[in-house]
Amino acid sequence: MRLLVVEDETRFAHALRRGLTADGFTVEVAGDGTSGLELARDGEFDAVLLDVMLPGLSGYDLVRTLRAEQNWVPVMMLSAKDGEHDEADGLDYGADDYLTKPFSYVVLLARLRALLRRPPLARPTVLRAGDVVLDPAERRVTVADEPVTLTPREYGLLEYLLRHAGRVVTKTEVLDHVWDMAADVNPNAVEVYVGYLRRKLGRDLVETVRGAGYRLER
Amino acid sequence: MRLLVVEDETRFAHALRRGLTADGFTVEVAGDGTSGLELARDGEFDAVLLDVMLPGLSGYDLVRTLRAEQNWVPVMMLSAKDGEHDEADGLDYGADDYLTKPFSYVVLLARLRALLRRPPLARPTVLRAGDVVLDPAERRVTVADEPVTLTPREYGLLEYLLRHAGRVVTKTEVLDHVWDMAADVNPNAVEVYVGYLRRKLGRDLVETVRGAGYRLER
DNA sequence: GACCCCGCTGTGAGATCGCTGAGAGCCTGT
DNA sequence: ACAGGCTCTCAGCGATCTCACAGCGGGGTC
Repeated sequence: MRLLVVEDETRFAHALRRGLTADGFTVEVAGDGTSGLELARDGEFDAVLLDVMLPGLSGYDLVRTLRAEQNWVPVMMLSAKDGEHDEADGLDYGADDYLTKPFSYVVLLARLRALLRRPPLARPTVLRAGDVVLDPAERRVTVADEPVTLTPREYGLLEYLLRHAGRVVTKTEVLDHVWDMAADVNPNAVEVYVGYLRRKLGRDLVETVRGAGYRLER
Repeated sequence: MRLLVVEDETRFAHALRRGLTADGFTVEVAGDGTSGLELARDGEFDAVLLDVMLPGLSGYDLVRTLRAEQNWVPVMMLSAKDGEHDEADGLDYGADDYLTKPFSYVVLLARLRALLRRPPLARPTVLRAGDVVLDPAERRVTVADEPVTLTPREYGLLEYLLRHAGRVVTKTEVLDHVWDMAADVNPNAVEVYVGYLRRKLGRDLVETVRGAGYRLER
């Protein structure tokens, strides 16, 4: 089993490596977030132990980036209890488990083995079309990895189009699902918001099918 | 089991509701096509009983719209035998069963139960003729795997021809089904649009049967 | 071969559809 | 009260689509 440890305190990192190696793991250490991300991307590890506080790229950013890239390698986050960050944050950003320093090596080992046993669970999917990525869990949208801010209506429309990517959706259908059911809204509003999305996300994200509706290519 | 009855004759609708309720179903009634569609979309029904002749939106249009939206709720169509429409039409447009008025309540109940027992089948709803493929769910047409863009009228005509592939369809028949019912259109318009289809999809897709109409080889 | 329909197609006028800028109304936070 | 953001309507325009018309050509019949 190959493990990646991303940790900048070298003493701690080496202690971890010594212990885990003795227990039969192959361990690689990265000293900062950026190199940790690169190593993790290679996909050669069965799990990643990840410190939250890191130079370069924080542990949160690292795991979020991995998940955005559809990389579901098991990640255990390690953090000092400093009140700033808490367990929920780590899990929200896509970590699988979370351990607060100080912790005993035995506990770490037990949780790690549990993590590796766990079946690769169905991940909260991100919706994607071309270089546009929408993460419903985080309500976040990026285009070519650049974050984009959308108003609630724009976001709702985009999510609906993404969830029905590949087929044509009519304007009435969109109004029924994205706008409040009872809303008495001019279908032109849909055209207007498609226009907004195109401006923010790219001219040819949404295809117009004249006389029928819109289609977002899968 | 929740049923949706879409029927504009209130006497008939209420008789149906009374009977079905007595037999243990929960019944909701919609009086026109548009509201029927909205209710059916919510996906809270186990089956839909659908009259063909409806104000607002015909039963055919309703079931076609549902299917285009990937909604596979079991649909049983009910229609008066008036010669205008026939069973094949209803089934072509995606209904699961078809009952001609007048029918006995016992028969309805038996067919309905059969419908509900039937496993929710995956629909292979692409229409095909030669190397032309039309996917109603995605509203997409390809010829030899190359996507082709069709105007609404062209698309409607092609869909109709494909759904009646193998037999000759007359121009009046096409006008009645593809053009708006009330439309007062010169039959030459059909010739014009067949011409458009031939240009876009291949010279010999549609066979002309002089004096009778057109046939699309299955 | 001559004739007559019927269907095909190029042309173009009018209708329709979708896109966009402008701005009004509303809500929220300061 | 005010500013700023969000939602949505409206009107104008440009592009596309629809369809009538008329001339042409090919098939069938005599």
